[in-house]
Amino acid sequence: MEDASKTAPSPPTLHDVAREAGVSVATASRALNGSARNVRSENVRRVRAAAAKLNYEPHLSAQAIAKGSTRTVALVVGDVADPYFSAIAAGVSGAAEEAGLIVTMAVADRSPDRELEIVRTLRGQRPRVLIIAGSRVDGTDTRAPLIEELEEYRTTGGRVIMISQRDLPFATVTVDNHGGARRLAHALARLGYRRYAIFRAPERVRTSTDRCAGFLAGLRESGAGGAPPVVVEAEFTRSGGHEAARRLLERGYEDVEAVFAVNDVMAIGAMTALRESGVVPGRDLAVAGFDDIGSAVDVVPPLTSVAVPLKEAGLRAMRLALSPDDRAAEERIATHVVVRESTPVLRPSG
Amino acid sequence: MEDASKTAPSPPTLHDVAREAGVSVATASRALNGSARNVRSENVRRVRAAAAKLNYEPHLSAQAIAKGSTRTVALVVGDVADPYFSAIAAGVSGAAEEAGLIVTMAVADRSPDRELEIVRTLRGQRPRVLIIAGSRVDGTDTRAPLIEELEEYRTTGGRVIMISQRDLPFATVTVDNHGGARRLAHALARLGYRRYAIFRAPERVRTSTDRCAGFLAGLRESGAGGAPPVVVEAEFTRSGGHEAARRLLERGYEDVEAVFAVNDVMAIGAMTALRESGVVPGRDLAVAGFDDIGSAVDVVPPLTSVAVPLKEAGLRAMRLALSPDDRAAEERIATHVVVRESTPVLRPSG
DNA sequence: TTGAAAGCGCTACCAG
DNA sequence: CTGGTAGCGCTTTCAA
Repeated sequence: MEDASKTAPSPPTLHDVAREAGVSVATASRALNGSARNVRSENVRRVRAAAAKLNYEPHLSAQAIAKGSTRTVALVVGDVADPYFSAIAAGVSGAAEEAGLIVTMAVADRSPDRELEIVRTLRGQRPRVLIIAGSRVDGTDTRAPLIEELEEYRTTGGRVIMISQRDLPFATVTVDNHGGARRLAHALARLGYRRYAIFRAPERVRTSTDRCAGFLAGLRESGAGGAPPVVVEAEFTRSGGHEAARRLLERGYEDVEAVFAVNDVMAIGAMTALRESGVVPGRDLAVAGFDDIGSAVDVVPPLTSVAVPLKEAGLRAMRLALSPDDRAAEERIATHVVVRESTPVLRPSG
Repeated sequence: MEDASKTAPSPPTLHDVAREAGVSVATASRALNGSARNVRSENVRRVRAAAAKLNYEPHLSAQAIAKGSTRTVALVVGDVADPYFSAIAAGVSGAAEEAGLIVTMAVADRSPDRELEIVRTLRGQRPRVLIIAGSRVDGTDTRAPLIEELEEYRTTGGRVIMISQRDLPFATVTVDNHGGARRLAHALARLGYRRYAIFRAPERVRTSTDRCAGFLAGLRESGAGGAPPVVVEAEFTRSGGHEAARRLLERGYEDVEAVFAVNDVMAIGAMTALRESGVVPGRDLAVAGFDDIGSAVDVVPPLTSVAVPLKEAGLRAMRLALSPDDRAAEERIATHVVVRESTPVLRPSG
């Protein structure tokens, strides 16, 4: 008769399965997981049957501690609700599940301090892989401690992968922000635009800064000797873009033909703000963004942007992590310009 | 002299910390985590210092197995890249981090089979809480096994929370789909609309079906004796909406004044499809959606929708999970109609 | 207030 | 091929 204890029953253990199957735990373990082949097939059957009957599920923590390694990949994102990050998360999660890994996700709220804190506690999980997605931010005092933390993690067998820019000495999936913005500038110049406004995030947000620099470089190369662009600084979010547009309208936009917002959510927020003030995007003022998020084709007019295969970036990050190659590799994600109606031909090219 | 072993160094353990601090592991454990107060403060200091010096981070798996419980909450979503789910994920993750819990995320690809499989393997993590977000799907043969799996999980101390509709015997955060759609129908009727098309997902997707039913009920109550709505069935995604609109156009839409799409991504996809065919949404054909996702205000015309506080749903789910109350509670998330320009006044009300 | 030691569930080594 | 058993890193009695 079973000991009908009154305490909360606990899930069946390998012992239970072994007993049920009439074999030792060792055999049960081998049959279910370990080096499978060294078990008489009869016993494999019995163990499997017992496991199924008891609805046994191995205790991952126990396995982790016994084997000395987990099957976990930890993902740090700036903000899940932002399509930029959720696309990356989708890629990572897809590749991870394919590889039989479990994803744990932490949200850093775009704060470098929070990011550091998260990385620290994440180490407690002893994840196989640690993927950090999110723009590097210059001039914070968390840079050094973060590097130290990650360095140590790597020393003890972990794999670090960054997604964004190559700023820290770890394997990185970089997005070609500079090149994409540069080519966008060329494309706009070809359409006849000469005078620009740029909606950018604060200087220290690297992604924004890289895109700006690329855009400016592209402008110079196009020989558009026009006045330097009007620069409006705001948050790296939809509402940041909205606000930037309002500020531009306040100032007056007679001297600008096109706005380059450093990401699509800003561009979309800006378009809405323009429209709210009776300025028709694409007709009265051209707008271009960056990222080519899904909704770029659903706004009006459809948004010219620079496509960044974010989901693929997530996939590649996982693949990089799983590759045997140990060193701080760099994997470059190409970007390409997608011209849509938000930047119509302004001056027919000669 | 340290044993400079050649194998990959492993992270410091509690033993290392104890040795460094000159106390026993037991004391070190108590100082760092356990019942803190029974340690001489001098020793607490020493242990803390040692831990900091070694950059010690407790091995969560080891703690889990020693304590017999984890600090993990497992979240199952249909698709992270969909704003519906990423909003929920944001809510869950926010509340979890606040409670010091770690979130592990799995993506079911909207497949009930995958969902079941995930739940099964997730049990191996022994999470404290298991949150399943995603529409219930009728008529699958996974329902019974899913219930069994979850039941067992609960028996062994886990908390199950569903987000969507109350279909399974577990605590649920339900979204008032029926009521919201019903009130949307009232609102549209008040604006003068009489003849509708409905873009819905297949019958078995409960969320879609509930919204349809609510909408139809609202129509009846409004006494709009018009012809029954034209129903177009498509996928529950943006491209489903796009396709539904195309099919409606093919068929001809002279007899419909407004489209109700059962979610915003469908509605937005539909608007784009309409526009691609030269049909101006809001002028030639009104469109309304459901969920009030962020981009509803950024499309043109801004989309009439039913607001569902998804992030809050995630928060509430976590809160429910953490509440002592054990039984299958139900927490209702209210929804409310937001009328925007995609459904302008059609017939001035009398 | 402390330390020794017995586990937690599982794997892997070592004998048979 | 199989079973016994020594850990894995940590918590938690139990005595001291």
